Amino acid sequence: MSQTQTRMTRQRAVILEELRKTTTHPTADELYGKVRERLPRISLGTVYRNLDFLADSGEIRRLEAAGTTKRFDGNMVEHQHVRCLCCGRIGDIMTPLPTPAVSGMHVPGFSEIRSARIEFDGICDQCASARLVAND
Amino acid sequence: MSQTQTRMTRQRAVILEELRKTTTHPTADELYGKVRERLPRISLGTVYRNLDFLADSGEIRRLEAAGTTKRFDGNMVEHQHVRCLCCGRIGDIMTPLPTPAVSGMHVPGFSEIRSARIEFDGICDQCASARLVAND
DNA sequence: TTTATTTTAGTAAAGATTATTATTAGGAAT
DNA sequence: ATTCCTAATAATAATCTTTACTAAAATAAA
Repeated sequence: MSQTQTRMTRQRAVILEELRKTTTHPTADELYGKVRERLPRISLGTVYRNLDFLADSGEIRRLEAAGTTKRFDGNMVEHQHVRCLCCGRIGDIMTPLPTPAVSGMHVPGFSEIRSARIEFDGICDQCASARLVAND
Repeated sequence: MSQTQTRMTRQRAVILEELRKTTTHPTADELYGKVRERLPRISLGTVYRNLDFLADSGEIRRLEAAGTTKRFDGNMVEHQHVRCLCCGRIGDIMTPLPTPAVSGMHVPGFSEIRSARIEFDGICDQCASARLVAND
């Protein structure tokens, strides 16, 4: 009996609708502008909260890796990166998988595709052992 | 005569040294903490400016895609993304290249590799035509 | 040295996101 | 329909990250 209920509010519905209507991969603030045309009194915090909610419940996607704090790497040897899904920690993959070839690729809206890279997601040791104690 | 000279200052040298010494892919603020152990009077702005300088001159790497504003996507059909190197605009690649397999991968410091994805960099149409006029 | 110019420290400002709190409104149960 | 419980909202403040500004210091060349 103690499972929390979720409510489909007008705000949540409009946010979802407006996001599905566009292909521009908007930021929270850009979407706020769109949604406000229909719900002038909505607040930016509501947009942020619902985008998080919708992404967590699998109805929309967060663009991967975006929005995290900038990180730097002094190692110029070719390698790839894993990001911990839990804490954001970055690990190095020093034996990289082959990079996909982009020559000849054509994407609408883009005049040129320059390069491609593989990014990995995983769970780091620290977060994995923390989970043994406090499991979701 | 009008080419600007660059100076290897103590601050720049220490920032580069400390970044090369670690494999943690630090943020500007984390590196600031490290560098301050040796140069207590350095300012955070100097760290940011030199990280930008070093990345632009190819001595260090900026972690790809990190640090941009969060973006969202309402399209749950499997696809990949291109990011414009110039303006950050995102495009969709609806005929994705095959995703690399991660089963059996082992990375030191990580207990589990969950998934991999391919990300693309390119130049969008708007930026490409802007370049025709104002070329770097 | 003197000079010209880059770089720095310190601080302010801007931008993005999260937290707080009193109020509103979903929707289940009456 | 009405009542009631609690999730969700609006409004705002606070935090975190990054960039901009400026007078002073440092670097390299003349």
